[in-house]
Amino acid sequence: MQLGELEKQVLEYLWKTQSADAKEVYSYFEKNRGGSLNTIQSTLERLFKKELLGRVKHGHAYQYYPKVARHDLIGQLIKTVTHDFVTEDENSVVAAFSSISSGLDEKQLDKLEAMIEQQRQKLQKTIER
Amino acid sequence: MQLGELEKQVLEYLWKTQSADAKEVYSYFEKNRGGSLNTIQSTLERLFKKELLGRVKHGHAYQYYPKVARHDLIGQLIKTVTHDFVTEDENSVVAAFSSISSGLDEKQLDKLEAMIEQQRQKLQKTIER
DNA sequence: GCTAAAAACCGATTGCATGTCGGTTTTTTG
DNA sequence: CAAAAAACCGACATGCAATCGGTTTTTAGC
Repeated sequence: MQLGELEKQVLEYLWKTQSADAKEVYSYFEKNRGGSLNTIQSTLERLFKKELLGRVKHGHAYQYYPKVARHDLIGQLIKTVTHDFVTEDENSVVAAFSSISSGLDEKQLDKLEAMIEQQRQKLQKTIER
Repeated sequence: MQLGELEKQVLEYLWKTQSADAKEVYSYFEKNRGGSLNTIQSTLERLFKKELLGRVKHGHAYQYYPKVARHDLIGQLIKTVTHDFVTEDENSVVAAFSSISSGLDEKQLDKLEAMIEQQRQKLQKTIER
């Protein structure tokens, strides 16, 4: 998976607004960065083809909406970027975490720990079955 | 930072062997994937320009060696890919962790927890000063 | 030192993905 | 059904990795 700058920004926008048609997206980006409506439309289409956005005709125009959660996509991107390296040894992912975690504060560490706890529970249930 | 497939494989190789010259790298990749010595040289040079590899003349040829640790580079790539999104809110990184952690087993969770503990200690010391 | 071989370097080409739009086709709506 | 809106198609620009031929520079042996 490979995402360009505009694609990321459009995704960001749609995560925020839930859904929008090309015109709405355009009017948001128009002021800050220029570009044409067509550019936005192409970008939406490309994201649609990549299955990162869904769309439904709503009245006259397609309403686009995110098909993946923000954290899932970020997770996916991370997996992609790490998997190219890792092949087998998933420990490098853990090692990479440690490299990132340097910037985290207490609250974030709390969250991480909670998340680990959750994951442990999931593992436990898998064993029970 | 943007890395191609061959670049990643070459890095992988150098992390394993510590250091090597173009010929050595070439002879390793030659059998499995073909390509010419020049291609390998170009790749090494590109990685050198990106400061991911260092090099010293050793006898006749440059010996290339990794200038970044594996986990640091992976961390850096992750940061890159997430930062494009995140701008401010570092919580998305945490959220992304949770998405990745789905694949982790107990041992890895243990390691993660240890890493979190370490990070907490670091924070504590920062406060004490 | 000088020359032949090895290595490094330069530059061109290809392939792929994003960004960018103009222009055409299709759809919608009054 | 015609005008307007939206969707779609295709072309071009750009950027980066992969690839390699060919030239320059460096090294080593005589």
